[in-house]
Amino acid sequence: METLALPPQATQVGLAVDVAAFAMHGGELQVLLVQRGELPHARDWALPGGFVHPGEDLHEAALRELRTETSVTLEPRHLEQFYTFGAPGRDPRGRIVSVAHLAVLAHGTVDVTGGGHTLGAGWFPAHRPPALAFDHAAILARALGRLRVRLDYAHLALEFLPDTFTLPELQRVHEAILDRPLDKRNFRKRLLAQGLLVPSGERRSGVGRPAQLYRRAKGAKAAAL
Amino acid sequence: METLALPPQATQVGLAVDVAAFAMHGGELQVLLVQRGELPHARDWALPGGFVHPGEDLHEAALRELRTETSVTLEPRHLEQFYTFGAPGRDPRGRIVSVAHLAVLAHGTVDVTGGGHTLGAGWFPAHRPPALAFDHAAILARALGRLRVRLDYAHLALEFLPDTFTLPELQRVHEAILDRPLDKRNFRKRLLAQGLLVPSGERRSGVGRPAQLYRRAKGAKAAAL
DNA sequence: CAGGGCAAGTGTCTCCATGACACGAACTGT
DNA sequence: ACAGTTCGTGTCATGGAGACACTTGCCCTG
Repeated sequence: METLALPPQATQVGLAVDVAAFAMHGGELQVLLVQRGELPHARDWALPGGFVHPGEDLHEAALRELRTETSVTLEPRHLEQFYTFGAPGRDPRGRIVSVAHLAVLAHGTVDVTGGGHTLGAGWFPAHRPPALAFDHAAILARALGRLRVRLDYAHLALEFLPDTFTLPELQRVHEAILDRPLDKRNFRKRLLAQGLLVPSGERRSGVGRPAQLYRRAKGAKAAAL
Repeated sequence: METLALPPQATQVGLAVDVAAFAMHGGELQVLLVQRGELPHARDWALPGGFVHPGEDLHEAALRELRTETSVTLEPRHLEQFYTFGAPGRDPRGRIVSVAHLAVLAHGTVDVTGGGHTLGAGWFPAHRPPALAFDHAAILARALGRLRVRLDYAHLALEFLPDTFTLPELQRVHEAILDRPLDKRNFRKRLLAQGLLVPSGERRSGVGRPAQLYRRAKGAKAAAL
């Protein structure tokens, strides 16, 4: 291919990624936030994110920001771009366009300590977040909508759980994302009918009758939109 | 708000929009393409698009490019962003990120003559396009997928038609987008059950029995994803 | 070790949406 | 008036979704 200069009318903008990363803790859907250490919006909570490096893919950039800003070392179970926010006034530093990503972290991803330019990181209830910097409240709202759509559609709920899990646990993931209760029998019927789950051993849950453990069937992956 | 400089690590990239604009002509789904007049890819067909101006919203930029590159003066009936393409090597001129948009143009938008830096513009069968510049074949493929999803979901088919239309015409829009035939009786049943269509006068279509004309019901708009 | 507490697990019925399927009705042009 | 062409219509079978209550199995306490 030819090597050519950018034409003069090519507006140069700052290119950023922001990541709405979700996980289940304590039966609730939580979102990962960082406390900003720099202006603008210093000390405010925000979605982890930052500028894309030269030569770096958008996907890679989202992964890197997730890792460096939150000390999350695990690979996210799911990561996809879902919307690009580019309104002229959205960042006081100038024209910055942010490609927003949705991430799902496996169960057990609890310890987050912050890093990079942040003062810290933490989990917050996804449906009732604190005040957020920039337009991150709008980004989070749209991420939740996307998560809900993906639920039925791409079996995303399984990504929130460890390799082996019980049906009531899986049901709680669905309920947390949809933010409404589901009927136990109908839920089991529907999920088992899809043939994605295979039973294994058994386990006790402290109180009550022990629940059957399941594992995801081998040949089970879903298509992207 | 504060006014601050961009931090040094903020990669500057060229910000572009590309538009996959669809319309129905001759019972087929068509996509609007322009013939490039400049390097790279001079004389190749491409989706209309170009660089976002400073201070311009992404949505506005998509509208402007559609108008100036194709002499389409009509407001599109639908315009939404659907994916952002930002792989480092996608444009030989440097790092250029393109926010791809999906547009639906009303029936009757036929005369396109090109403009701006193009050699011309024209309609092409959306499911069998010619070879395209850059990664525009991938953009078009994803646009078609999105169009299919939006069909059931946001009543997008109506936007392809004039204010008043017949049910067979509407069915042809669905068939063109889904690229498969539909059963006439089931289609009518389903669409009329939604209560979005109201009948009006009648009209003859040259040959065959005249078809009932419909208009969209007043209080009918759908939500975005 | 008996009984209470607690969560897991299970089946039926109804309702609605979808898809398969064939013929008569209304108009045009020759 | 006849042929050609397109519009318009109903039934049945099937499958998925949602409402709904009781029994099972384990733990803990007395």
